[in-house]
Amino acid sequence: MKNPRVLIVDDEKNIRDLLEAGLKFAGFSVYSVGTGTEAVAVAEKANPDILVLDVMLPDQSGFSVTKKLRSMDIDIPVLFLSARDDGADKVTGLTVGGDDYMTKPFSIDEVIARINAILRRTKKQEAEDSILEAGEIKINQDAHEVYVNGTEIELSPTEYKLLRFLMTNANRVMSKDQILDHVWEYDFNGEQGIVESYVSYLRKKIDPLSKNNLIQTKRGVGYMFRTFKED
Amino acid sequence: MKNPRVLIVDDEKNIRDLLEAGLKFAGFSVYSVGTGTEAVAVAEKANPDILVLDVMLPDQSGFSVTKKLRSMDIDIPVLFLSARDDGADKVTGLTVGGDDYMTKPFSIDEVIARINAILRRTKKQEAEDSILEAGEIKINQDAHEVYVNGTEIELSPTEYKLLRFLMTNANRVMSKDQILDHVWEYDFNGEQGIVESYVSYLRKKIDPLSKNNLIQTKRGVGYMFRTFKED
DNA sequence: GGCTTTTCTCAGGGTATATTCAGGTTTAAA
DNA sequence: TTTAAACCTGAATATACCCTGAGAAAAGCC
Repeated sequence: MKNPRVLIVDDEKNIRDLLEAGLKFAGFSVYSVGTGTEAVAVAEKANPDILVLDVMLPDQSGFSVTKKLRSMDIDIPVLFLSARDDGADKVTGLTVGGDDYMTKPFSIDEVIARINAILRRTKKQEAEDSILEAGEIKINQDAHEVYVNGTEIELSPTEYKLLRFLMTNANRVMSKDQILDHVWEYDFNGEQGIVESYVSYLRKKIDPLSKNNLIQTKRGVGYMFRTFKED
Repeated sequence: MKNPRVLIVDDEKNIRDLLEAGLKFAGFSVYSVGTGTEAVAVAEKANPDILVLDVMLPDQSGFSVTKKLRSMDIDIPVLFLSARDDGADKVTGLTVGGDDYMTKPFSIDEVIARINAILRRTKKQEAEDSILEAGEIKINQDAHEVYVNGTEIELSPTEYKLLRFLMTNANRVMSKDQILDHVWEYDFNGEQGIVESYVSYLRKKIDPLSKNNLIQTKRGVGYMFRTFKED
C-alpha cells in the first residue's frame, strides 16, 4: 500500500499538529479535523484507510463518530486516543476488529507503530512487514520480541521503543533531542540524561550477544545504531 | 534542486544578515523577515522550500507561525533556532517531522549542513547526496563518518566541521578569518591560532593515510584542501 | 495491599574536547 | 644574511560530555 491515508480527529490543535508532522514524515497522507461532525464528513468524502480518533471531542464522543460511520457502511479501522484517566477500560469494550487504542500522552513513534500494526491486520499487506531487521538484531513488532543473533532478550517498554527507533534509523546519527522527541511521550519534561541511561541499559543487554558495538556513541552529536554490511 | 529558496525569520538583524550572507554564498535564494506576521505573508506568496525560524519572535512564537502555515495547507519544513538557555520554553516535538532545530550561537556551516539534510529528507533528492567526496577523502554526513582512502578516522566535532568546510571549498584557499566565520560559532571571540591548532590536529590524523599534502598552507593567505585530479 | 518492575534523577569518575600559550621552525622580504 | 612575521605543534588547563551505579518514585502485577 502506498501512502496510506490517515484522518486525525482531535480538538487540541497542538496534538493535531504533532501527529500531522510525524505521520506525514512517516509517509502517510494526512487529513486532520477538530470535531466529530467534520470527521464524519471528511471520512465519507476522502475515504481514508484509518482513523486516529480522540474519544473526547467537543461536539460528540469518538464512539458516536464510529457508530455513525458504521451505520453509513463506512468501515474504517480506528486508533482511539484517550486521556489516561478517562477510564481507558471503557475504550477496550468498544474496539472491534482491527481497532486499537492508546492513552495520552503518547510517543509519536508508538502511534506510527500502532497504525502500521492496524493496517497490517486489516489490509493484509505483506505479513512480514512486522519484522524489523537491522544487522544482528531482529524485532518481531507484533509479538514485541527482540532477538540478537538469534537469542531473545527481554526489554522494558522504553528500551524497546528506543531500540526500534535507532534501528529504523540505522547508520544515521540521532541526537538526544531527536530521540527524546520520538521515543518519549510528548509531554516529557526531563533532561537528556535519561537517554544516556537507557542507552546504557540497552547495551548491557545487547553487547554480551554481539562482538560489535551495535549502538555507537558519536560524542557531541548523538547515538547511532550500526549495521556492519560488507558490500 | 537548483537554488533552493530559504526564508529566514529572526528579529535580530545581526543574525539575519549573517545567515543571509552565508546562505546566499552557499547558493540559496534568500528571503528574510523579522516578525512572524511577515513570515506568514512571505511564505504564502514566495513559497520557499524551507524556513529558518527563530522560536522567540517579538509578535508571536515560531510555533504559532508553523501552525498558521500548516492550517493554510502550506507545508514547509522548518529549521528552528532557539537560544541555548531557553529552558523555559523548551518544547518537545520539534524534530518529529522532517524538521530540525539548533541552538544559538551556531556556526554558519552547521546551519547549511542542517538545511541540506532537511531538504534531502523531505524532497527526496538523490538519496546519496549525504556523501561528500573530495579527492581521497569521503564523508558520510548521515553517519558523521570520515574515510581517507577507505580507512575510517575518528574526528572530534570541530575537526569534522573544519574538514567539511575545507572539502566543500576544495582547491580554493580559505583564509583563517573565513574559516573562523564558517566553522566556529558566530560569537566566538578567540584568536586565529585555534585554526592553526585544528589544522594541525587534522593533518595528524589524515597525513598518515595519504601520500599527498591534502591540507596545504598558503602562507599569508590561508589553507586549501587540495584534490589531485588528473583531467 | 504488598511485591516487582520500570522510569527517572543525580552524582562521581573518567575521558575527550576546546582553547590558549610558548618555544621552535619555516618563509619571504629587506 | 638578517630579521620579522607567519606558521607549527606539544603541553597545559578548564570544561563539556559521557557512562554507570544507586536510589526514590511511580506504575504494573499477582
